[in-house]
Amino acid sequence: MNRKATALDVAKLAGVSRSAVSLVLNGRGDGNVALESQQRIREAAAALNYSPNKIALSLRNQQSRVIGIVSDLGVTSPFDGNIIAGADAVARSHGFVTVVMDTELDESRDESAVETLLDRQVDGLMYVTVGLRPLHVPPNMARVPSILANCFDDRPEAGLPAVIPDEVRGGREAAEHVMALGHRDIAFLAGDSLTPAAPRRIEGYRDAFKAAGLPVNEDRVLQVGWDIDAGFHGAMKLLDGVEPSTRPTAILCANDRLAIGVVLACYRLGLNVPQDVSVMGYDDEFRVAKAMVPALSTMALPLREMGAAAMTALLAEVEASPSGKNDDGGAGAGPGASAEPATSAETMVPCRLVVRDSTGPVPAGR
Amino acid sequence: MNRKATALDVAKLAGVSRSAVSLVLNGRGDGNVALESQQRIREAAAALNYSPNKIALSLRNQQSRVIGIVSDLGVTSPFDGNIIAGADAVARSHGFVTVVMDTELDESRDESAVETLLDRQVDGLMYVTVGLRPLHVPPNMARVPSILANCFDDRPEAGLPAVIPDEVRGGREAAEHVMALGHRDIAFLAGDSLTPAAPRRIEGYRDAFKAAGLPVNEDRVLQVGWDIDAGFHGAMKLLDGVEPSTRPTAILCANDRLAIGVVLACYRLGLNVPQDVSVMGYDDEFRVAKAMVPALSTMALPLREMGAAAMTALLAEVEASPSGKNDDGGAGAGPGASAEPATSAETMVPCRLVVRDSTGPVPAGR
DNA sequence: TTGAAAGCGATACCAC
DNA sequence: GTGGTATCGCTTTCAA
Repeated sequence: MNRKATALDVAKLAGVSRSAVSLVLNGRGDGNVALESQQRIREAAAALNYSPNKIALSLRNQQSRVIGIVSDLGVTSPFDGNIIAGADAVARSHGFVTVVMDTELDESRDESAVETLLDRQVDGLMYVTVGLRPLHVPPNMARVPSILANCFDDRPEAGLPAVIPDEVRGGREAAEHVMALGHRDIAFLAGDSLTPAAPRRIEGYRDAFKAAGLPVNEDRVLQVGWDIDAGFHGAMKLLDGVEPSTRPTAILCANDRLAIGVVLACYRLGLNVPQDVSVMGYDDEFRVAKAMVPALSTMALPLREMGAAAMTALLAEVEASPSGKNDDGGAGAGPGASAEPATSAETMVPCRLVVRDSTGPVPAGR
Repeated sequence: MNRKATALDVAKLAGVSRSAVSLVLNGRGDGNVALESQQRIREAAAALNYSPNKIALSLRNQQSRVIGIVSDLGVTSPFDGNIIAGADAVARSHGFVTVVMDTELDESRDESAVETLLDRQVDGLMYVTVGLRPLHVPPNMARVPSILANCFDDRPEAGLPAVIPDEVRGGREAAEHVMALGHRDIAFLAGDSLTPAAPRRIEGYRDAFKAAGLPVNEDRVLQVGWDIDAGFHGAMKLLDGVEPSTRPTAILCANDRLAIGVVLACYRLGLNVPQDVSVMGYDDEFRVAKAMVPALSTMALPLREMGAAAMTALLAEVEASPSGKNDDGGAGAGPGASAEPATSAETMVPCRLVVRDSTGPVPAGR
């Protein structure tokens, strides 16, 4: 029905050669092509609704303007999802397109995902994970400019650049927030230590106590899991059947779902939030934290910003990369020419405290 | 550092011509190439870690083996996300790759998303939406085989094929589930009517009453919104301060988040779920429904299946499409050759009842 | 059985 | 100022 117009069609219609079309449409027309021809070419292109075939362009230019993203649980989780959205927006604004391969948490698919992407000649690669975690980077990622988002290379050095949230600081600032409200008996409900996010947030929590000159009561730190039910049962352990005078006045949760469980438990026990106990989440999950009753105070994970930052850094490297221009010099790869700066930096991006209605002043007498 | 090996490199190493390499590696070697050469070629390919350049292949074969997905809120929501995941799995198993462009609910980006994808020479297009809704299909989608997932063409006929959930039946079966438990006074908490999902589910709810020969009490149907707080306030309206004997014994929610709000409200009022009131969700949202306390009975939206079904149908059309083989016959497009069957069918896929702990027998005396 | 050559669509160099 | 032509990597036909 509609074979797309090619540069040749445009040339024919305008009565010029393909080269002229190419020149004009790429802005290199002035001084090379007669103005009258330029006009005709532009009209022809418009008439034919011409746009260059990106595949041919990719082959010719030896760059696809595609960034491959491998994510461990991307499309189905709002976490990875937001990182990817942030990354994609930046990519798009640079005329790149992203293609994401989801491994659905199956590490054995890492290599083949990267391989598939590489086969498609992606110009760069990003690895993004749902939760912060060390990553055994698929070795073939090194073949193009690459970056890690929300994860970091598990080898000691020589790692890929990584963009990760400052979890320690996030944990500390969460604790400081409730401390500022007068709380002293503060519990911390974390997920398992499969991800370093939990220990790091706990570390921040400890830091806050240390900075305040207060001791940490180890009984107050519970690693329970990441879901609503874990929060519920954790809170029950902390609150059910214990004297009002000896129960924690604030409960910090390592994510918003845990916080839902905690609030559920409080209500079940006839306790009000935040009057009887303050509850804090983490993540500022979309449509959750803000919509809770009461709306959750939380530590927002800067997911989009992380994605954007990672993509910005990656694109900078891609665009500086040698394959941008055609490299003459035969096949032999001289190790002399250094193009990529040895950036093995970890970029920390801060979390953002969001105060809503689930945290309040410490109850009188505590 | 490492220019990828090309077929020519393999040919050189094996001491044969490019053509031979191509033949052998595509399984057309037997009967064309000496067995000994075949052996050498395979070894050379392995040694060089050769894999064909997909870009060149795309150009040559006039098909990219890329399916473009435009989603209205894809990567950040678990809803679209699961549809996409299901679709992607099928695509991958056919040697296709998907690239998704997210419009983030900005309809004005539809056209340009499709345009971008088309420029990249995608072989097919899928449009997926977070919630069921009529869609003003971007006209240029018609240029390649296309399909709709979770949405449908808003023009009367001649529409694209669509795969949508059977919401009416879902609503009906949800109601039937609690009716089977003895409930008669059943409320329905729905979101707004911006999506036809709400009215359709309500329609199913009415159908169930009609089938049971029971009247629908219109006061029991509340359109409140889609979030936790909406569920909370809706439930409060239904339950707070009303006689135990006149309050609904079951509350059906149009999604799981609403159900969270309802349970929160119940607990707040000292009511138990499901002993005092049964609560049902919809969607079976991952890490939510199952992890709630109590675990939510819900109507699972078959997101992955929808994505898979849509992609399967799409791929069938793509692979039957003329561009699969190179069409000789010059440039003129004869309108005679019909390839695509006039499928403007809407495929309905059923939802799945998941019974957990939030629904139970009607309280004694009701 | 093998190799040479023609495209796929676009760009850029280089003679005219 | 212009148009021919090599090239990117691959497949496929045709001739030797």
